[in-house]
Amino acid sequence: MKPSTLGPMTNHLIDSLPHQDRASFLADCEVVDLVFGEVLAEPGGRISHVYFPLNSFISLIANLSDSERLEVAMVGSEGMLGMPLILGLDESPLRALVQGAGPALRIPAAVFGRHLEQSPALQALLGRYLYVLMHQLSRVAACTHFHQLEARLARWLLMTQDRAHSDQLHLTHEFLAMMLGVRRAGITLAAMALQTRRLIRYHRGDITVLDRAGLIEASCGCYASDRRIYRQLIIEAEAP
Amino acid sequence: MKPSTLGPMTNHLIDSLPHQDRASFLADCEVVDLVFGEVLAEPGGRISHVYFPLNSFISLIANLSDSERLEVAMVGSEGMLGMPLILGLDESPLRALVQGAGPALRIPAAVFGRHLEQSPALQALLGRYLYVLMHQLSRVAACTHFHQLEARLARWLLMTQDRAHSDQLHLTHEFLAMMLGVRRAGITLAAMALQTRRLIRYHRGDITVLDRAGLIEASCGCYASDRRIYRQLIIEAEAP
DNA sequence: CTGCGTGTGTATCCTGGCGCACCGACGGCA
DNA sequence: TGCCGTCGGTGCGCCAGGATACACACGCAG
Repeated sequence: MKPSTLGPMTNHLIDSLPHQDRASFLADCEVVDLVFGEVLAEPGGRISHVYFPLNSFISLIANLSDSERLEVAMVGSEGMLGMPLILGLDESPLRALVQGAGPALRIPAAVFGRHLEQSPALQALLGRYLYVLMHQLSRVAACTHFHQLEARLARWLLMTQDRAHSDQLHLTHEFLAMMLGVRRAGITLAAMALQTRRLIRYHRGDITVLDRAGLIEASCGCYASDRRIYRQLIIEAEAP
Repeated sequence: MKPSTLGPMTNHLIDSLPHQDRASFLADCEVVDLVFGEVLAEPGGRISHVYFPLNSFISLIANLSDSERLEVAMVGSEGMLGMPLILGLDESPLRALVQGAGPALRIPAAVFGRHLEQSPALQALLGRYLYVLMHQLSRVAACTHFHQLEARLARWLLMTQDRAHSDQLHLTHEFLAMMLGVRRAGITLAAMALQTRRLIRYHRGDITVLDRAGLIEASCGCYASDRRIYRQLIIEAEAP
């Protein structure tokens, strides 16, 4: 998960499959380019494809009303978009917004379903991933409620940095405000605080992470916690 | 879901199974009495049994730290406790606290797993239930963040009333404060407001819902939304 | 009938974030 | 070179809810 300019053209979930299953699965995937701002799913909408981001990433957003939006999860090369299919449903509960442009693997829902039936390894892996996601959802609820904006922002930047595979991010205050469910001016203050502490630098939407360790320090424990769960259940469970 | 003094001794998920599967499933269940305050699961702990509350109900609580606790879901006769088993994991992500004492059906994790393998109907049903739960988790995150205490309290009382199958609840302000992640004094104010509007009446921990319709009015849309999703995916999907 | 524990009302001060609004500054484009 | 759209800094009044603290009231037990 070291930042790099290009980033690996792989998806961790797919990499975790046994060789056989992986080859068969990949044969049915195609690479598509996700465009920034593209909406891959709307709440209540039908899911036509499953996406495995490579160097792109996607925000999952709960949309209570026009003014009440909150990002509740993020999917990058460590995850997949299209969870409900694992549960036998083809309906999306959330809005899926492409937040980092780039390539992703894509597979039609029906084909995905067939692979799922045939590969116990795939089932087990995605079951674990779904568990991680639920864990994160409940954590987000508490984190958003209890933690201060500055810490939440730091956490969010770290999560984004991981998924962008880069320490250069392109994010306006406006956009961050939407993701975190706060005012734009609130982001300005929090971001200034982080910049003053030399943890980040930004200029008209270009954010650079200067001090990753410091940023972790400034974030709430939720960042570390999320990663720990992912590591335990996805990375370490790989080789049982 | 009409309130009644005794409440039905059934669990809606189990009732939704095809006769055959249900009989076989019930044969492996035993009825146990859940005691108020009992902890059925700790975060990270092993799940030994699956519970299907009958007239009891259980809170799922995210526990960031001693002072940061938040109820993120509630399980009553409409649901089940032990989701992760559906995903092939036997670890609980959340604290499960018995909040309404009463009977529940219980089945050992391993036996549950066997039934799950053998019954596609059970798989499909619980898949849908898990989807509903994820939906609710993401909604709770946004609701807790955006909505005011009074509305959240109203919502919470309604949810509890449904699961208690009664319009008489036993809940101290202290307890409500913990569930909603706020101060006790905050609950006192919100509860007084609801009482002044003749929606509830309470006295030393005994709360009576006087005007259910009014309470729904006073709650945020999240109560209605949660129920709608449940109806669509569990109740209506029953007879396709 | 008295004492104590539990449950509730209330008060004061504090703070984070909101709503609204305005302005300055940078940078792409003509 | 000058315009304009995007982006970010700032100011002000406001309010929900936090922290802390105290007081009272009911009801059970002794």
